[in-house]
Amino acid sequence: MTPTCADSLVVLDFETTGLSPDMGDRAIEIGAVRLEKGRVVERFQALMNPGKRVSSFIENYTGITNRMLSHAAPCDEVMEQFADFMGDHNLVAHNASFDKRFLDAELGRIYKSYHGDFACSLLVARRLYQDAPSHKLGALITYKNIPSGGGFHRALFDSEMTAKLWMTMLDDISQIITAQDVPFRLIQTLSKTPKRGVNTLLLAE
DNA sequence: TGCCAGGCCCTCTTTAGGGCCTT
Repeated sequence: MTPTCADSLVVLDFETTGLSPDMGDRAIEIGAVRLEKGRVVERFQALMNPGKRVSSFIENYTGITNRMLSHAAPCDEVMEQFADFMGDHNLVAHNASFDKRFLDAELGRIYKSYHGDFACSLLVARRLYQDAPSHKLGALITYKNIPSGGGFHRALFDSEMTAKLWMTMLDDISQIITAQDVPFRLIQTLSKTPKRGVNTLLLAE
């Protein structure tokens, strides 16, 4: 049986025009999957027109071109739809501080917010897989021998891969704490625990 | 044309600096 975490959560990923919404960067694609009892039960993917041209670097990095975005719905419209998809579920992202900044910024533009908790797969992975050569999403997928097919830097693909990594980490944690269910609050505590205290925390569960 | 940020975490640290990670 697949280990579970707090019944249902949403794993999301943004592609953006750059690194900082405070510097005027906008989201150009949102991808997300909803996990329920360890299975993907719903998917969301949409390009969104940021109202500005994206750089050639971003076109090359993501494969999302200005031509593609010219046919896309505006950010506000897409984020309205995504807010309905997301609801009040707990959220997961790889390097969540990045996605949280864009989520807050784009939701703020349509006067919305969310009420779930955010967890970061990068912070959890740094503690669980301290010997991994890198904690980039693609490197962790390779490190854990998770089949991918290789299509990184598109939002839905990256959110699917993050979800697979998340389930793998839950599996590994459940082996350590010998429990079928891994509480979301345990994951959040784990992601804030100093690395050398991780074993103590898990063995105490 | 080229650049921009911010949170986390380690160490040659804590009155700081720099690498990792995200696009």
